[in-house]
Amino acid sequence: MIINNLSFFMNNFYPHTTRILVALDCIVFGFDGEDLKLLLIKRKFEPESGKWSLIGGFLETNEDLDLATNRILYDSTGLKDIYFEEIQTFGKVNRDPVERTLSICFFALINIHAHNQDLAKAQNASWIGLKDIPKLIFDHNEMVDLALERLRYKAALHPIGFELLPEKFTIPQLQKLYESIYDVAMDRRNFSRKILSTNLLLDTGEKNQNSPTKRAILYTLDQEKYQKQMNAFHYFISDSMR
Amino acid sequence: MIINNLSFFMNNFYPHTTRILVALDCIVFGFDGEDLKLLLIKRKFEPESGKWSLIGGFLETNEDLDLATNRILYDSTGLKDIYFEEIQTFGKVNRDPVERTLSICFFALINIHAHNQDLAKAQNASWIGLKDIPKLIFDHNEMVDLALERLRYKAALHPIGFELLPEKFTIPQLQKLYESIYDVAMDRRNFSRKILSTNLLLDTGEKNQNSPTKRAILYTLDQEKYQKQMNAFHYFISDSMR
DNA sequence: CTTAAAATGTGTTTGACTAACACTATTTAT
DNA sequence: ATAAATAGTGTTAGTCAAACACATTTTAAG
Repeated sequence: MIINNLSFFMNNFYPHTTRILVALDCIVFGFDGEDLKLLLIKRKFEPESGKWSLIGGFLETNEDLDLATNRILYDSTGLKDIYFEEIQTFGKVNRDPVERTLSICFFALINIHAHNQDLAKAQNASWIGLKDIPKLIFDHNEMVDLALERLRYKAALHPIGFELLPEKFTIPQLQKLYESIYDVAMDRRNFSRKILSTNLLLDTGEKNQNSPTKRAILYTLDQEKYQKQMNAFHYFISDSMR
Repeated sequence: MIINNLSFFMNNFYPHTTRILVALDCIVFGFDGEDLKLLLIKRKFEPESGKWSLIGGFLETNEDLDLATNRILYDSTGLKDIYFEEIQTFGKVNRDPVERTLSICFFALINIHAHNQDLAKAQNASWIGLKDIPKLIFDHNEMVDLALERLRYKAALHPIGFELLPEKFTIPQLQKLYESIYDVAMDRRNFSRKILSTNLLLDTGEKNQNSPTKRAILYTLDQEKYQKQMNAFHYFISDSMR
């Protein structure tokens, strides 16, 4: 049926000449227990070879968009099933001086310790703290700013912060994460209550043996509730803190 | 300096063969005082000529992305400075059966009465209520679903609803708008207080002479505060209503 | 001309939640 | 043995939202 309707176009193209190179650039956020960091690479090809850049790649002819994103994330972190979100497509005519290139821009969240460090070396990649972000190529700094804004927005309302933590984590660890995302100090007692009231945490019965007093309870995420409540509002961070 | 660095690439291209046609598709939401509607067109070219479709066009070689969006919106509504937001880029390989086409998808908000109706006729365009949306070409229904979700999300937290109303409007009109966006009934008295507490409205001193009792106060938006508070949270709609 | 109905603005009360701060218990280090 | 650090639980006052009552103005019906 569809094929029949399209007989005129079979093996044909739109009478339109503008076809454009499409890149994907990804802001990979990671948390190491202390600071929120970004995975950046020293670019290995011209132009701007040797300069700092986001992780990225080109969209291939026969590759779905989400497949390309997963490929780029896998190649740079060695991880599959990474949480990511599209941010915006950057499309200024001269954003890439070589030729016009659209960039579809994403951010991703991973637990730094789960990431393959050998791969980082091979790829010339480093984890850089938010306060030490260097000058990046093209409009990549603008992308980072937007990604951080989007992460702060989203994490204030939805429980995506968990994506940055190991499978088992304590509430104080989660608080440290939130404090580093927003660069604020939060009340330990109120934070704990707010998190527990979401009912998203499952007590593992274990305590964190690495912490100084070994008192903190290790929780895991209730994956089922988490998936269901991805779009529910939670207000982890008050407006004034953002 | 930049030119010097790039001497190798001057008048050159990336050694990469995949260049892709890029479309822009826009979900134009409008409000006529009663219902939330969508501006849809009967497509005039193959494939799928005569079928219902979103408003859209192709990105041109020397056209910034936001310029292209403004062009498409102007051509289909006759309005400039329309509020719009990027939603997502749709990139399945076979989403367009003619040739691979990325679609950068936006939603826009306009006041139906300000829109040029002659243009709508010329473009084969119609305003269609949310409950009467027909089968659209390609993945356009999916885009509409996503746009509505995004509008509902955004309008629950931020004062973008005003973009759909005329310059002077009453609080009951605003309530009708919110009720049609979320398809719920809301308490008139609590809604009024919530809106007034934002301090975004300016009393014009006039009353709506078209309403049955001529009692409703006409307000305008405090543009300065509105621009400043675009990112502040307001909670116009409770979680359970979304 | 009177009265009812609809529209719209203002007021009140109750319960839930948030921010701020106190207290308690456990482990390590001195 | 005692202090310091960590982390869990408790309390209280203030704010805000949901539910509902009441008052005012205009039009419509009789």
